[in-house]
Formats: sequence, structure tokens, C-alpha cells
Amino acid sequence: MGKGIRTFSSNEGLVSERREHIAKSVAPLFVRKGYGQTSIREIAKACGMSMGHLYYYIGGKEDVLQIMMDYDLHFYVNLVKKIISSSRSLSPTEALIQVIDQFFRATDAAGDFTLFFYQETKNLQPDARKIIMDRERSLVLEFEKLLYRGCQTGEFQIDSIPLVANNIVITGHMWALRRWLLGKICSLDDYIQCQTDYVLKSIASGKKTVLASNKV
Amino acid sequence: MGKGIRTFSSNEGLVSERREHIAKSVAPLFVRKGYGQTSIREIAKACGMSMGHLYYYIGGKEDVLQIMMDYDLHFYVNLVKKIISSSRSLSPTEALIQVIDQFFRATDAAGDFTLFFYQETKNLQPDARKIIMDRERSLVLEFEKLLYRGCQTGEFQIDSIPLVANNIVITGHMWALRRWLLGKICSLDDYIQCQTDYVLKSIASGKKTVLASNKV
Amino acid sequence: MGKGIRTFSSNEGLVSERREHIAKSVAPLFVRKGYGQTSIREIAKACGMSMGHLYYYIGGKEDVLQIMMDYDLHFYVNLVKKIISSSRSLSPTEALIQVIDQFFRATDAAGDFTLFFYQETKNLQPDARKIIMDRERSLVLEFEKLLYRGCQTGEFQIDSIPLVANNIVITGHMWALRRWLLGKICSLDDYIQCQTDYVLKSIASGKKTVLASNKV
Amino acid sequence: MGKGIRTFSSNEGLVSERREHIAKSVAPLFVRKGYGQTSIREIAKACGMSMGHLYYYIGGKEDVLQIMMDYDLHFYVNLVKKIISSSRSLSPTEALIQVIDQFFRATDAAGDFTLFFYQETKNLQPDARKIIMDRERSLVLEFEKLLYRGCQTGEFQIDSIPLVANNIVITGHMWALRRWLLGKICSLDDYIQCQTDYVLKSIASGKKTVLASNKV
DNA sequence: CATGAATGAGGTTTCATTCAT
DNA sequence: TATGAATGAAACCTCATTCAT
Repeated sequence: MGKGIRTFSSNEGLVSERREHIAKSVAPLFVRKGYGQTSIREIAKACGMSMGHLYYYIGGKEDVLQIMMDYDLHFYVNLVKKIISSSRSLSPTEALIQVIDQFFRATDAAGDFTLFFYQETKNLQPDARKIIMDRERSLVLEFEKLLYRGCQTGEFQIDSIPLVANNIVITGHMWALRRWLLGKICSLDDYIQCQTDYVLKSIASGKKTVLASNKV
Repeated sequence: MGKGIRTFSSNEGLVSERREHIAKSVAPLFVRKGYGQTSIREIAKACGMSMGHLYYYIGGKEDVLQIMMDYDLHFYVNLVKKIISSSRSLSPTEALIQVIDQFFRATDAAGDFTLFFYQETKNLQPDARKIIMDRERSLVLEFEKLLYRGCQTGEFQIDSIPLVANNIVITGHMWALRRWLLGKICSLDDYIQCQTDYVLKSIASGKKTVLASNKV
Repeated sequence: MGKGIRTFSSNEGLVSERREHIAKSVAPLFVRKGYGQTSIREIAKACGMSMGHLYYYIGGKEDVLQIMMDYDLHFYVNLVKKIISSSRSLSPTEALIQVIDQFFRATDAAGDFTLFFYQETKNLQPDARKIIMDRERSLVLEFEKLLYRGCQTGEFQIDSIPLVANNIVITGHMWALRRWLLGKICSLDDYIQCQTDYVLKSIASGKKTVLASNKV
Repeated sequence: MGKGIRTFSSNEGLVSERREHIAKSVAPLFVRKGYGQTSIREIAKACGMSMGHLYYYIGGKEDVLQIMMDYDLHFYVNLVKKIISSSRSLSPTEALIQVIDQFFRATDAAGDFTLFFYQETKNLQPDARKIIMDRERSLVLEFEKLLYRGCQTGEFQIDSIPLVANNIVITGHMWALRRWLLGKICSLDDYIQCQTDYVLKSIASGKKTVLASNKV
């Protein structure tokens, strides 16, 4: 974890282990108080370490942010990967419906982190930001693969797959970013339902889908 | 401007004027460095005021954020209102196309501010946040009116007007929030084109629109 | 009032009038918040003047303290003088009893000011402090005169008149300074009763006094 | 020392030690300049600490005042306790004479602190003020015990023991508070002599005391 | 490996005083 | 006379980071 981050230890395994521990410990703190408002003292306390010891595994406060973001994003992306791969046996349309459903719910569950991600990425150094953004990009890629499958079967007709993939991700994230507003309009269930329809309508090819009709 | 914010002056006009000046002066600074990373000293300098004088018109650093956000959002919302009202003579479909185009371009122009808005709203006190969010809500409302017009003419068929209005706003904002990713996929022109199609497809009623026919 | 304090006005009468106004206006503010915690802005507001105008009649913040103390002490000393002179027709012992009673009650009424006086004298410049202390000294002098009368009639037998005079003043002040403690022991009435006895016992000559016994 | 005051250290012994050091270092500074006129920078310097380090052991400037007052008052009260208990073998009258003598001299020696105490208690928060005042109360209590002993032996005849105890304490304090005036009337030796007489006269029972007889 | 006392620059805020109007 | 906008030094306090133990 966190290659390139300064450490005084030469035991790579231990460093990885401790950094994972840091990532897990610090997440609720960061999400609740914000990165800027959290002090090193609080971080160390949350990690059950002394400040000096914390600096044994990191180079500076920023590194804690990077480690935490990297870890959480890694976790989040893996979750999405699992969701998508577990739908591989379904038809693209059905898979998309299910993936959107689960992705939106996962994003809702990690809602505060999603917001945190948009808010605090700016506090990362360019290098660290690149790493985080690569992970984010890989998230979109997963959706692209799914959409691509639908295009090949002819169920979807899409001009720009990356853009549609982005739209799906964005729409999920927006539930987290604007829940204060969207929550007044509809429930998460409604939101998922509507947005799924919205997406399907816009990418549906004329070709009959295998969806509901086959189920009967 | 900024009713409820402490000032030592009883000259309302002057206070308004100075606060507008502050809002304008501080915007580029905030957008570039972030609210938390900008010191009062820098703010005062950017405003061409002494620190003491700055505090003559505000109650604390937070107020500068509120004033700036309120001002910029006010400006932005007014722009959108103008865009929408100037399209009143067009058919709903044509109006939507044009409004999306101009809204996305305006959002792109104010791109850094849009990102700033999502990042820094958390630093406002509940009272101030409410004011800002009310303005944001009024933005969505403008789009709702336009969509409603389209539903009445029968050109649009929409389950949840607020949700579609939100989606349009969101999609515009996302160009600002994720330009680092979207910029690699397509240009702003492409983005507008695709997203417009995307929206229209999903809300098109079967009824023939006046659009295509006129183009011929 | 406040000779030697800088003013830009050459109209002596006006200056005196304004300073008296300042003294009266500022007293409750000072007593409530303390001198150090009261700002010039608050002082000016309490006086119904602008800050600039206030500085037309004073040389600095300290002068406000001096003016206020001088005025209040002047008022207080005059009160005591009246009390003492109005008892001139009584026998020294009876006079003392009555004077102590009224002096203690007056001090109790001005209790916060008495405390303020002990707390804030240190904030005066040496010159100003001398003026204030001279007034304070004149207070003790009034009691000395009364005691002296009693010694001449033979009712009192006192080694050091100034000391006894001081003790009386001190005992009165202490009710104000330590009301938080004394208030738990007894009421003001009790306090007056006991302290009067205490004083009388300690200065009584063997000679029969004209007191209560004669009254019957 | 100073339970309830924020510290970043969990080493109680160290905290106590440092706070005692702070109390000792800051006393002459506070007494000379007053609490309000002494800056944190000066306090830190007087303690031989950096400002940051000072704040490692205290929560705010006020805490320094509390710590210092508590420490000095503790010291002062202990001194009085020692004085009183060391006179236990004497007759109440002789004990009182000796205790007053030593108490007044001790108060004179700590004169500036006594004045400081009356001036600056107002700057404490209610909680801290209570602590300080409890200590002050315990001071009076020591005198009450002594007076009580005298009443039991029949040497003293006192209506209100607490009040007489207070008067003794007050008279001692007054030498400190009004030395600028009293110093012109008599020396400390004279003051002690007179005030002792004054007290004894007012509490003497008719019963012959063991005092004079023993002297012969 | 581990601790936490120590640093000091820099943060936000206040306020007595002046001066152009 | 009268106003109050403007100044800027100095106040209190925080915190990322280091280093002796």
C-alpha cells in the first residue's frame, strides 16, 4: 500500500499492514470532520499509535489522505467489479439493471465517502492524485465492458460507450452528492427505478430485448 | 448582500457594495487555493483592504465564503434564468436543446467555481448552507418549468420532472467535476451533443416533434 | 471635570458637560463588563457619540476610566459628607451609629462600583491614580472628624483616629468585596449591627455614653 | 494541580510538575503587570517554554490565572494553618496575638498577591472561581477554630464567630490593599499592635485572661 | 520499534486611534 | 463640531513535524 510514501521501516509487509490499519482507522474520522479539520494527534489516536510512530510509516499528513482514499477506492472498485462479474451470466440488459441497482445501493451505503472523495481530492499532491484518478477511471471501465457486451449482442445501441458509462457512474455519485435535494424528490428505490429507465431508453436499440417478456 | 452577517457599519449601501467587492476579489483566490488554504491576510490583500477593515464588513472568515458563494451562485442562477427565458419563443424541444447548450457552456466557463461549490459547501454553517442550497434548488426549478412546458405541449413525456431537471443540471456540473476524465473522451461540443441526444431520447413522447420537420 | 485631559474643544463648559455625560453613561457598562473588556466602540455607543467625537473630549481610553471613577467617587464622597453633616446634631456615639448604618447601606447600594474601584484603579496612570486616591483619602477624613468630635466629648477613647476611621471604611467596603462570603454568614442588617457593636466596644471610653439609656 | 484543565499529556506527574513551574514563574509577572496586560508570549518566556509547549499543559490563558491563584492561595492557606497549629499550646488570647502578628506579616510579605487576588478573581470562569473561593473560605475557617477555642475557655465572648474571623482576615488584607494610605499613618508594627488591641477589646470577656498575669 | 514532549511559524480576530469628509 | 471608515500591531491559539529517550 502507498508505494512511494516515505517510511523508516524496511519491513515491507509490516508497512503494508500498518497502512491498511491506518486507512481503516482514519476513514470515519476523515469523513466526519473533513481532512483539513482533522489533526495528526486525532489521527494517531484513532490509529492507536503515538504521533511519532505514525510518522514511522508515513511521510506527512497528506500521505494519510492518500492511503485512506486509495484503500477505500480500491475496496469500492473491487465491489463494483464483483457486482459486474457476478452478472456475467445474465443478458446485458438484465445485467445492467441489476448492476445499476447494486452499484447505486453500494454508493448510497458509502455515501459520505463518495462526497468526501469529491471534496478532498484537491488536497492530494499531483502524484497521489494521479493514482486515485486511475482507480476512479478503472471504475468507469468496468461499466464500459458491460455496455460493450450489450452492443455486441445488439441489445444496446450506443454512440459513445465511455460517455454512457460515465453517466451511469455520475448518476450514482449524484445521489450521494445531492441527497439533500434528491431525497426530497424521491426515495433511493424510486431513484434507481427512474434512472434505470432513463438509461435503458436512451441506449435501447430497436431490437427486441430478452428482458421481461422472456421471464414470463 | 449577506443579511445577518455581522458588520460594524450601519450604512447598508456601503456594506453591500463592499461585500460585492469582496465576493469578486476573493473568488479567483478561493477557486485557485481552496477556502481552507487561503488565509485572511491573503483575502484582505486580494480585496485591497487591511485585515481590520475587512472585519469591519464581515464577522469571520466563514462569512467571506458565504458571501462569495451567494454572489457567484446568484450570478450563475440569473444567467440560467436569462437563458431559459430568452428561449421562451421556441418550441420546448428546441428550447431545451438551446438551453442545455448554453447552460453547459456557462457551467464550463464557471467550471472551477462549480467544483469549488461541491467541495466547500461543507465549510458553511447550517444557516448559510441553507441559503446557498435554496439558490441551488431554484436553479433546478428553472429547468422544471421548461420541461413542464414540453409536457403540456405533448412533446415530452416524463415520469418525474424534478428528476429529469436534476439530471440535466447534474450532467452539466459533471463536466466541471470530472473534466480530468471526460476531457479525454470528448470535447465540450461532443459532450453537449451526446448528452442532449441522451436526454431527448429518454423524454421523447411518441408524438412527432416540431424539431426535425422544420430543419428540413 | 478631568483637568489635564486632552481635548480639542476650547469651550470649557461644554467639555465639562460632555465628560459628566460620559461618566454617567459609561458607569454601568464598565461595572458590568470591566474596563479592559469594554471597547471604545461600546463606550461611544453608550454615550450616544461617534468614536471620533468621543476622542474630541478625551485623550485616550484610560481617560474615560479616570473621568468615570472621579465622578462616581466624587458622588460617593459627597454622599458620605452629607450623611455625616446631617448627623452633626446628634451625640458622637449616636451619630456614629447612624453614620455607619447609612454609610454601609450606601456602599452596599453602590456595591459593584466599590468592587470595580478596587479592581481597576491599577489601570490608571500615576497622575490619575493620585487624584482618585486623594478623593478616597478625603472619605476617610470625614470619619476622622466625627471620631475626633467623640474624643473631645470624651465618649470615645482612641489611640489612632486615622486607623479607626480606616477600619470603618474598610469594613463597609468589605461587605461589597466579599459579599459572596459574608452573605452566607449574615444579612446586611446583621452585618451593620455586629460591626457597629464591634467598633463601639473597641473605642468606648469608660465614661458613660449618652446612648440608648438616656433615650428612655 | 488544576484538575479539569485541558492538557495533551497523560503523564499526571509531569503535568503537575509543569503547572507548578508555571505557577511559580508567572506569579511575579502577573503581580507586576496584571493578568490582562500580560501576554501569552510573556508568560511562555517567563516559564522558559515555547508557546506551543505551554499550551500542552493548559487549555487557555485563563487556566494560567487559575493555576497561579490556586497555587499561591494554597501556599498562603497552608502557611496560616501552620501558624495557627503551632500556636496550639498557647492560651487562646496569646495564640490570637501571635497568630495575628504572623498572619499580618505573612500577608504583608505576599502583599501584591493579596491585591492581585481581589483584582483578578473576576477573570476566572465560575468553576475556577468556586475553587479559589473555597480555598479562601478555608482560610477564614482556621481563624474560626481558634476563636472557638477561646470561647470555650471563656476568654472570648463573641456573638458571631464567623464575622470576627472575617474581620481579622479582612483587616490583614486591607494592609495589602490600602498600604498606599495606611503606610502614611503608621508602620506595619503599629498596625498590628493597634488592630490586635482593637480585636481583643471587642471580644474580651470580663473574665481575666491568662495573658498579662503570665507576663509578670 | 515506539513514545510524546517540544518547537515556532502562522492562523484568525480584536481594538485603540486617526483623519478625510 | 461631528462622523465612521480605515489602519495595523498585537492578541490568543493550533498544529504538522522532529528527536531525545
